[in-house]
Amino acid sequence: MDAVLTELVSSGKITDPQSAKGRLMRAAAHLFKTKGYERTTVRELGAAVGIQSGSLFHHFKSKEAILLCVMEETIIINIARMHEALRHANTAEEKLLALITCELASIHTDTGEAMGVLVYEWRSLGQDKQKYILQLRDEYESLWLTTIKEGKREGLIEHDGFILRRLLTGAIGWTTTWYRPDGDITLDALAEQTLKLAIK
Amino acid sequence: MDAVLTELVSSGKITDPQSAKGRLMRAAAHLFKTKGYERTTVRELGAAVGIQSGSLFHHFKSKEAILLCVMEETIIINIARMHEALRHANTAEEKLLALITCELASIHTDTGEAMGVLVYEWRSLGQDKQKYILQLRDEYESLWLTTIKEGKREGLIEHDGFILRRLLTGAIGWTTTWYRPDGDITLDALAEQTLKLAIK
DNA sequence: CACACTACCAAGCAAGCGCTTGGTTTACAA
DNA sequence: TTGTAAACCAAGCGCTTGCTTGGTAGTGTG
Repeated sequence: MDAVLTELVSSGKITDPQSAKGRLMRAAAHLFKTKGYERTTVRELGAAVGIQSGSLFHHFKSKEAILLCVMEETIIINIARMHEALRHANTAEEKLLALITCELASIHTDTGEAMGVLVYEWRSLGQDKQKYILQLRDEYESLWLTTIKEGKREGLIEHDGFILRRLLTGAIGWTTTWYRPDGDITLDALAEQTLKLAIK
Repeated sequence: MDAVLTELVSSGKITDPQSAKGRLMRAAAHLFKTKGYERTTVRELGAAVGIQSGSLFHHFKSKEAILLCVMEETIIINIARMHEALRHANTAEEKLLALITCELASIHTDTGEAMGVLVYEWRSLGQDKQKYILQLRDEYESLWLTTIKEGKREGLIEHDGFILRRLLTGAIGWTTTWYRPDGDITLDALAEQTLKLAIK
């Protein structure tokens, strides 16, 4: 467990992955990612952690609350990790590479399945919950946009900032469907290739 | 209705959009896109075209068959349109722009909602049906890969072909979430911006 | 020891689901 | 005019769903 994660757990901002609730959330992320939220039943969810379906509702007040919690904590973790990565980068190019690497890592390491859920299952949330998640996402996005603006000032980037970010979001997010960390290209190499899309 | 579509309809390869079945499929694409396949009920589907839920099963043998049909015909239409667009392009750069424009159009014009369904709802198909759709997709993808290969021969492209295509797939596909044709950037301008990702 | 609290189980309810059935209406050809 | 097939309706069956309920074992605290 990295330092960022430990800090978030001990400050109570996210659930301890070791706890019963944490294990349930990981199982939920796995099922929601592989089967989809709607096709996952509370009975499967219970079986995945070895309890009865009804017992889930001791930890969460509804199935939707599990989904929301998975999404919420995942964004929180990755915002924190991006802040940390930006601290170690100096030039705009370094920062941009750091963000790309971070986002790729969020998809392909521990929070990977939860990130997939975040992207593909947001429609299963009620409208007010969608708004809340969108709000967290805005915080995340502002980190990107300020870095891209910096890159434009340095002449590193020619594209319109908003459009570039959105194209990159798609390019990076889609890797979830094809990239395998145990294949013959490393995450860092993929990050380099992705950076090459953005800069001249 | 464009020439490509007319030809496909009259040769019996796709359903006439004017027919009862065609209207049902368009309504299904709309509902599947906006609500998701699983959250769309056969009762809603029936109501959308003004018939009882049970009457749907006169046209399709199951709800899944509707989904499959929407996906299948959408790919067929867009493969045909890409072939047509490539006929009018000469250089590799022109061809690449043609493909990008075509794919953007497929997402943001008449087949847009069905394309969204194709990307987001494939997990709702049974395994054998998934394989069939994947097979059609391979045909579509080979058009891209040969064009990119041509671009590399001409020194237009530096990226690895497979990786570039996948990054572009994501970048283009993601536009479904943010691009609005009635906004302040045209589809052609967006295509140009996207092309600029790929070439130096 | 009594009490409270957490974590769970076994059973099942109400609602909604995809789909089936038997029968009716409409269109058109013989 | 009659026969046939397509298009549809009204009703509801059988099943699964998310969730509730009433109760119990285990654990820590005064």
